[in-house]
Amino acid sequence: MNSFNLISFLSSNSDLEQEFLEQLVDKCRKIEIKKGAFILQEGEICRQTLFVESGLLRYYSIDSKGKEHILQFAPEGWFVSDRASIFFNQPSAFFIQALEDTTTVALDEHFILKLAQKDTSFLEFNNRLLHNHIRQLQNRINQLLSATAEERYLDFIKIYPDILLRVPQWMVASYLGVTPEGLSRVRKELAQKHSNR
Amino acid sequence: MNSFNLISFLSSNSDLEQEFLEQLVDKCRKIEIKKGAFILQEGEICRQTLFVESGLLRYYSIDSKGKEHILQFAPEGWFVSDRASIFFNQPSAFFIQALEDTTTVALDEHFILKLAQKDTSFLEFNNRLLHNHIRQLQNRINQLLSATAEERYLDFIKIYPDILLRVPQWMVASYLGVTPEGLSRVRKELAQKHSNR
DNA sequence: CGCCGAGTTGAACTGAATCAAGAAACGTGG
DNA sequence: CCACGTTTCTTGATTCAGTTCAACTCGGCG
Repeated sequence: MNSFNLISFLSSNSDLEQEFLEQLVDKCRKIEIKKGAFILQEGEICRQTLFVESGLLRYYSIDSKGKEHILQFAPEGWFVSDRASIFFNQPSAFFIQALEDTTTVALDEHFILKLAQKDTSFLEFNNRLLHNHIRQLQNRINQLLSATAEERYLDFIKIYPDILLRVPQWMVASYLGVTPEGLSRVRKELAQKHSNR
Repeated sequence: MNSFNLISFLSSNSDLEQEFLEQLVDKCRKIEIKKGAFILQEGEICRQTLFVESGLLRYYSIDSKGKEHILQFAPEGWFVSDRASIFFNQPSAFFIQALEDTTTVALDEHFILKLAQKDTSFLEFNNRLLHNHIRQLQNRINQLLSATAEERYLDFIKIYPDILLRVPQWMVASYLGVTPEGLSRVRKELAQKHSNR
């Protein structure tokens, strides 16, 4: 089974010292989340950023008509949190739920800020995370504005082929911004095109 | 005419010292952009973040079918840049163009990073900008996933009433992700509802 | 004056949603 | 290990929001 370790992730994605990292991770809580359980619910203030070591989380909202909209999937090696809620200390509009039994490391913001002030290379690393997040969000907006359901689906399977196999199809639909029926039809059409070769 | 000054903006939105700020702004270039001119074009690497002192910029992309999609308007007091392009040193997929004669202050990334490392309260300020940006992007995605054209328009006029008056209507449509005709009809229906009271 | 970009309106069209029903897959308890 | 209910996925029929295309108006501006 897939599993990522925060220390090895950090040491291969930053210039931080091994020793430093071990101290860092010692101070963080591990949180185990059972399939179906929530670590954040609408209205709560988000208190930490989670690094997923194994398992899978979803980050989503529920709109005024009761429909769910998945903003992000977080499999092994990913971070999730409502950064806005954490930073501005405001109630979140989102849910974070485990889609599989999940092991995470929780980093609280206070701690991150303190670290960023002390350690330049941690600041640099944290900045990379933030910018990467911004890049993703920006791309997503661009895609929602310009691409059809089919194009969005093709992008999805290119970028997250593994997730496709791990979540029910209606959640992929919810991520893409189409109905389950809609996605089913998109897939059908693609299968037909595919066989015409 | 509306006009924002970077120093006064910073001194009212951060804990930075007046003296420090003046030194800071001295080192930044002022860039004047004539109406219609570009400060960033697709394929270029974005080199700086712009603070708009007066005027108005748009940040947009052009998709494979040749359609424009406006991701952001930047009036006085706002920052614009392709943060991903700056940070990761990658070609941008976006354009930044002046919709009015515009005066900006250009902050280059290297400079910002250096400052954030030295000065804790600048780091804090920069962090607030990044998180605010993330919040906006996230809200936008959420809205695109859940709201109808009419709802998006109503949100828009609530949040950016001034911009509505300063840009052609087809640009608002482009921001909302509808066609100019589509927006025209939304407005018509709203006007009718409104008169039925 | 005549042109041109912006906005509006109508008619036809289309991608995707909705509603409803059935088939397949899944999980849980007996 | 089977039986049952529940969830997921598919398919069809219908509806609807929003697009496309085309024609027309209006207001500014050379």
